[in-house]
Amino acid sequence: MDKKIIDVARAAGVSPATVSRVLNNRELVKEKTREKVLQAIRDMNYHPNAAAKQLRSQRTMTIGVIVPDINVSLFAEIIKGVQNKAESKGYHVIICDYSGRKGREQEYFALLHNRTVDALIFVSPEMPSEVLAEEADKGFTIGVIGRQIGHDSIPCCCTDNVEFSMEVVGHFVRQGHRRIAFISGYQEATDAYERLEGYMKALHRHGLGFEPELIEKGDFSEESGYRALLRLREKGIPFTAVYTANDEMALGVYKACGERGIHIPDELAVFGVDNNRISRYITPNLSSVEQPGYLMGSMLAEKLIAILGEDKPGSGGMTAGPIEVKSRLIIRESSTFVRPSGR
Amino acid sequence: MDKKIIDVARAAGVSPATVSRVLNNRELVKEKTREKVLQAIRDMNYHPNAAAKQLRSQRTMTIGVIVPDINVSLFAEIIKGVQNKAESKGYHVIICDYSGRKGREQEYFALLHNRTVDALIFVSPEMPSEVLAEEADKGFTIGVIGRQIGHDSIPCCCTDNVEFSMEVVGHFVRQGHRRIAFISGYQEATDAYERLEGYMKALHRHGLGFEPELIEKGDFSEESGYRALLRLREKGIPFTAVYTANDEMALGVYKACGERGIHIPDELAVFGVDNNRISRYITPNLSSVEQPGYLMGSMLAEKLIAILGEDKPGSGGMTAGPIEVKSRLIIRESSTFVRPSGR
DNA sequence: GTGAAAGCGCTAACAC
DNA sequence: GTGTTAGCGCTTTCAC
Repeated sequence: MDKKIIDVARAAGVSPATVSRVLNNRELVKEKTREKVLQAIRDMNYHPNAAAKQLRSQRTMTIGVIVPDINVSLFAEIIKGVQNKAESKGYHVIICDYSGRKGREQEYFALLHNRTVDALIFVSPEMPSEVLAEEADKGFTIGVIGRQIGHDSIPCCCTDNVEFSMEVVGHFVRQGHRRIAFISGYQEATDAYERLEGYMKALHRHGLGFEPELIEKGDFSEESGYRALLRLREKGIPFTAVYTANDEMALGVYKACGERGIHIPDELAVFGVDNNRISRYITPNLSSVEQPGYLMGSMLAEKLIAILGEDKPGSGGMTAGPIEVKSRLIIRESSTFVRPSGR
Repeated sequence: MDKKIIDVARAAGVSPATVSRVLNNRELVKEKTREKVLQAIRDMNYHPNAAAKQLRSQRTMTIGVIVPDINVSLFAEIIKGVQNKAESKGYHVIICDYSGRKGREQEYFALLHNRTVDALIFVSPEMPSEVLAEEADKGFTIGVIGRQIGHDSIPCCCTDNVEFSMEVVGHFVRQGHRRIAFISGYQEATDAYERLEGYMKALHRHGLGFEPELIEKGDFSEESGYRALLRLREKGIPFTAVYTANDEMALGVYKACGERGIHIPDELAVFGVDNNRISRYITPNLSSVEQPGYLMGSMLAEKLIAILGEDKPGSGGMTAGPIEVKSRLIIRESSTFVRPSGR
């Protein structure tokens, strides 16, 4: 079978303990000894057995990330951020995609209970906050992206949903819009809620009355955006701009407008969120809010790794204030009037 | 600390060995005993320690997947396919994205040597075949997606690149095209090579002469497609259709055509590969070849798990013939003439 | 059908 | 600075 630490020890003429010390750059080992050991390791192409190491040290040096769908750009970026930071600190990353399988996310807690991972990052809006809090109380290290959990030992990383939503509405207002519709995401998602909040706050700030008829519920899917826009139109009330809680729903709006012959942005201005890559290629280009996924992943991973590095992980130590990252509006054709000159 | 198997054993009034047998549905355990044990497990919310299990059983029940970029739809789909199959067989999946870091993929072999994974799937075109073969010879279980390695114990899963490329050219010919250009991917990728091969074979079959001037090299990036099209134009030779080895490069072609005022598909027909989601949204819609990523991931994972299940993994047992999956042409606007009626 | 006991390969006290 | 040794929690012969 494979070489073990004792083999290296014998080859280098030292004890296994010394080899272990060299492997983990522990304490002081005489330079000469260290080199002998390193040479032996190289000579026999030795690789320490991860399972044994984990069993003994009670740490897996692995972080799990639970996402709804890795084939969604924002989630992929978050994962990359986590992965990059984790790797730089000597951690591995296990990704769990629970696509479609309702309730399935919770099964992934098993990873934590099995001690397969040292920490778990949830990017899943569906996971109930109480369940997360409960697990954190048991002493497990958990982090969340995309919403805030009111719990001391659960670090969260979110974007400034309220902020940028207000900016989107402000942008519309500057373009001369007064009647601005909103298509929301599903209720459970804090993101969706906060974007609605920003929308309403902005209306107030700009002295525009809030009209419930201008708000329609969606569920972040293209299809739901399509249907929401049709419902808005059926009401017969006027509106010249629509803010959708994500780009997918904006694509649905495009589809509806295409079918109904509504011209974007002249007849209807559109603004989405996520800066999906499609935004740049669709005609007219879709204005959107860029979400710093990579940054969020990276920052949260850093925070979690810091927590894991504490003496008493979970109890005491640093508290986990929410990390809020700034988003950026990307203004494209869909939200700017393009009146042909000479009209 | 956590509960251990001995705690469950005591609670159920049996030995740890029996608990272990129940946990792994081994041999016959008396129904009554089994239930007592299961009850105890539930009562104390016991979760077996993965590291201990791995150390003892010498298996991690984990498969690694190495991809260039999880934020590319095709790779994400492959991963999902692997993950789904793996999970159904009780395996975990570790994903490694080596984006941008040249040569970095090789470091991931450490996972294999550390016994962190039982098998490793390479979706990385850059990884040299010889290195893969070498590792396989050492007895490691390896699989490859997207190209074939001439090695008995390395299962490969590829699409029918030559086939579908011929179909694309055939489609162009049926549309009346005689001068069809080709923009290839980078040389190292077998995919790119085979697509070129299919293109040439089809030209031959349709009695069209092969003209080297109609072929330009790209590297699968949008930018390279853009430049390749401009180079083709600069030559001053006529062509009415272009087949790009992937959709990204087709997007570059769109950009170049936009700038030069070349109308798609009337003046130039375009066909890509991958069926990137953008294809459906860009104007005009891009014709493309759908690659069954999910299926490839799933099939290869199944094969590898079967190999791992053999008595003597690596030596003897089933041989690893290449698995070829069928792709499907999705014909959209970019490759169909749309002559306004009455012209 | 079930139990006792010997490790899997490593790390971390504790000696020296 | 380095060696000795006792486990980490589980599975797996081998008895019974």
